[in-house]
Amino acid sequence: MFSELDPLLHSQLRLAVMSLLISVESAEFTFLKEKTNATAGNLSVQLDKLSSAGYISVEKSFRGKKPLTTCVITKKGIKAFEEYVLTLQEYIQK
Amino acid sequence: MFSELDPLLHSQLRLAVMSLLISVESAEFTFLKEKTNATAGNLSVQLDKLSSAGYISVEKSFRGKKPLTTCVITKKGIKAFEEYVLTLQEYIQK
DNA sequence: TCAATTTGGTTTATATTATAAACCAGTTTA
DNA sequence: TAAACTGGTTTATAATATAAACCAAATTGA
Repeated sequence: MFSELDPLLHSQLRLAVMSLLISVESAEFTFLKEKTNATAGNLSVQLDKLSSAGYISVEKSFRGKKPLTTCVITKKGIKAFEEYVLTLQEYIQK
Repeated sequence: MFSELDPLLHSQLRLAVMSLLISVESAEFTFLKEKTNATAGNLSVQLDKLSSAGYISVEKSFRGKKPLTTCVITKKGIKAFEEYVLTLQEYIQK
């Protein structure tokens, strides 16, 4: 009846991040922070989790002299997101 | 951009319970337990939370000699569920 | 008949998760 | 050259979910 909702995605901030990443080619830490209204610390932790799961890839470089963190959703991440959405239908459609 | 997802509903078990309750007149504890595959303890706790929030009403009686817990979704609960679903759209629609 | 099991739960302890606060290195600005 | 800002990370704490332990009453079965 009710399938498991991927706990990695069933989190407001991580879901918002994935939602953003799925519609762009890549996104910077500061962009994600602004769009989600998350604190930097929280965002940092959640990006790590998504990254560890293989749902996103995170690249650290520099823009000029400042650190730059860039995130990209992976194929696995896209698939997980799509499955999450499907599963959710079991719960929310009347 | 991303509105807050009602934390009371953004929980797999509570959401499943609400999903069940929204389509029936009332439901017994054992019915909810079976449909959600939850443990009795977990279900008991989550029903308390939904009840404290005013999202459901819980009535305890007896059927014959056995305790009987019956749950009904409230107007407030229906509204909250509907709002939750709407908010979710912000996150999951591409 | 009385011990074991089942029913229908609740309470409580623990593991997991989310979040904010504190921190850090480097940079810019006054 | 000290203060404040940028772009983060680490860590401590609060909140949450969950399972395990428990309970009272009823039923079953030897």
